[in-house]
Amino acid sequence: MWHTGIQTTDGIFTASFTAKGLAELSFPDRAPTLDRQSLEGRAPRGLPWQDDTASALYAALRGERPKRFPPFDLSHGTAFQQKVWRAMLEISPGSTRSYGELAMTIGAPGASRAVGGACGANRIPVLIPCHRVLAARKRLGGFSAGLEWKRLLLEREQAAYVLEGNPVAA
DNA sequence: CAGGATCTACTTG
DNA sequence: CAAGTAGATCCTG
Repeated sequence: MWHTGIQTTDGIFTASFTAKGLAELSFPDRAPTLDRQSLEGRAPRGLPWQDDTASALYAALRGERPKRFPPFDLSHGTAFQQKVWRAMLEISPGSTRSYGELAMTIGAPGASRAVGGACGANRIPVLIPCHRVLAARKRLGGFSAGLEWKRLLLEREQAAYVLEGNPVAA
């Protein structure tokens, strides 16, 4: 694993790469969690991936769709989790799905709760937009890094959601 | 086998 | 309508 800091207006994120690509993106003031031997790899040729990661992050934090992503290393996830993560990449900025809807999308109706688990296991937040997955009736649901971040990201891209029973007009 | 970033139906006031 | 509960579900470690 190879780590590098990315300075943004929201603080310093940490990107963690393996030889296959970006494996983890950590919010400011949060330490990377993936230090598994299974992910140890040779030093990747960092610069292009680092630049792609940084500019994708900048765009995403402004609520825009990144033009270009670095390759992702999702090998730490189960097959089910990877399915969920890939499905999340299809959700456009500003729009949202519910855990239940996402379960439908990946052909596992009824697995809404398991989808929630997969969201929590997402190591590349912001770029893999787990914040666009809400509970039923557009309620906010949860977020591992703290609901403040989920709200901030949703507002940056002007997505509608419901907070404590009140619709939030973005 | 217990426990989640869920969901729906149902019950009460 | 609001609030609370009981089950149903299904992936994970």
